[in-house]
Amino acid sequence: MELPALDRRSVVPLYYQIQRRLLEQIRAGTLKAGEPLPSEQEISERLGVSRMTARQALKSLCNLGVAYSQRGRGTFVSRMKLEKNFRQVLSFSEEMEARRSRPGSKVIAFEAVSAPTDVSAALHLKAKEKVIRLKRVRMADSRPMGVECTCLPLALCPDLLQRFDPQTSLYRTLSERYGIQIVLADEVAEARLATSEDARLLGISKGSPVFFFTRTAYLQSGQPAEYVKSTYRGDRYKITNRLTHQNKVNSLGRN
Amino acid sequence: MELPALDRRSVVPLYYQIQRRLLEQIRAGTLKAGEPLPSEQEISERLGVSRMTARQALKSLCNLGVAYSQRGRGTFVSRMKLEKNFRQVLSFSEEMEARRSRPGSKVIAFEAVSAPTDVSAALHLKAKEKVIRLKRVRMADSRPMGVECTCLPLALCPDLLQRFDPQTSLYRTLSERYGIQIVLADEVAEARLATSEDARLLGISKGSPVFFFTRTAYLQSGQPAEYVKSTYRGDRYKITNRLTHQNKVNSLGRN
DNA sequence: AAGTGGTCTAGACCACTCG
DNA sequence: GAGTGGTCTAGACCACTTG
Repeated sequence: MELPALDRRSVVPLYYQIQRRLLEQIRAGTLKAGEPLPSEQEISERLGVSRMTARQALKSLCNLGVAYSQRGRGTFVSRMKLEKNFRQVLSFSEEMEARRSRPGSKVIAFEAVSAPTDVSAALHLKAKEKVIRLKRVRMADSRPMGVECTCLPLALCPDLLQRFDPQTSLYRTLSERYGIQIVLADEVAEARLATSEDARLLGISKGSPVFFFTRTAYLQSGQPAEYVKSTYRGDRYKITNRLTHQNKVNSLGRN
Repeated sequence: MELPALDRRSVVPLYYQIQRRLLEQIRAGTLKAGEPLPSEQEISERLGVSRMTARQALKSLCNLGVAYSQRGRGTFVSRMKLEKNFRQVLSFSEEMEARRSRPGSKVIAFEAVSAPTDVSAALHLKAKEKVIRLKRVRMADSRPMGVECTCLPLALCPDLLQRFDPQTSLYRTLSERYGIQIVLADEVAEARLATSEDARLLGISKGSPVFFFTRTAYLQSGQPAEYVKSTYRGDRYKITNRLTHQNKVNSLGRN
């Protein structure tokens, strides 16, 4: 296993260069599922880096879920498939892109309103503070997928009503024009039957199964930035999740 | 802010002792949401540890989602609520316990069978390899919540049929008797209408909204250990998720 | 006994943010 | 310019697993 030397003049950190190489070898099949990765010691000697740096590279692979470590034994390639497409904080546009579908929207409402109590509670706003409300039917390849009603604090993006074209990606506009990065969202999903309004907007029968989502999205600081209620067609939508057994904050929680 | 000295003779790692202290202060409100945590430098000097150890403590808080770091600025307490109860890999028993409900089961089937194709595909088994099949109605406080059908490779727990009391927790038995630890699961959820069999077992009307889950659970090595199909009542069950914006393995993925 | 990962030290240089 | 987190080094001791 001959490896080219690391680029020490690069701005790319050494541990990251090492991570990418190992990832390549895993993908190429040189390192197979269940097999041990080179040990910290070995990486350290072969590539001429300190053991801490080698360790950081291996740890980053563990964080990606690509490998796992066992004390006293070694670090091994996970048998898990990589390609799986999990649920992330994605805009509808990004999600459709990932599915290789063409995203679209039909705008039903786009306005500034006083926040109802559930919205102001979720967004930590003062009573009757203004929010921007955007209600859209979301389409994939021109077929209706769901109805989405988004509320954003007006204070966060004061001139959004003027500057945003509601046919385009909201998240992209928030990021490019306001530097707003949503990194995390809490979501509650329920199984329900379509109401007559849902049915009309989505082109399904009343009483069809639907997902009902209530989602609050947060900035890195933990400040809530978006509150969304949406209804998605049960026949065209599935939720895919990867559940982990993270140690709870209450009990353990070591690294 | 007076802190007692660290216990250097303890088996508990220093970084972990520091993490717990900071966590206590966050919980107690001494450190408030949005405020900076002590810097790596400061922790290092005040507690007499190296900067790397201080850093590890802060990083572990970031991994828990309790704090976040900004280069050049500092590490801050997240504004996110801690108490939220997210979806993890939990057995039904653990999940009900977390909800303060009493778990129960009505066993419908408990047997060894040849794996159907979907099961053998999910569990990476050879064609017609044997699995243990356990079908139960799951109850919370004696009320039916869902129907669950679990398949486990027989090779993984050869005498489970004799040793397991299907009224008790399967995960607890797997852990205690076989050392099998499930650390991760991939799950697909669909919104559907109850079939007549679902309706009969769950005490609801045919055509009521239900969640339909297909779940594959994995050991740390990535080896699949369990395949479950289940149907849960839409009126008594919600899915709560925290979605993150993890960098993908394909593109970036730095720490 | 040899090899592994887990923790820890005492330094160092850098890029970044802020006043 | 002072302070911050991000990366990196060259050592060290430990607990654990395996032959």
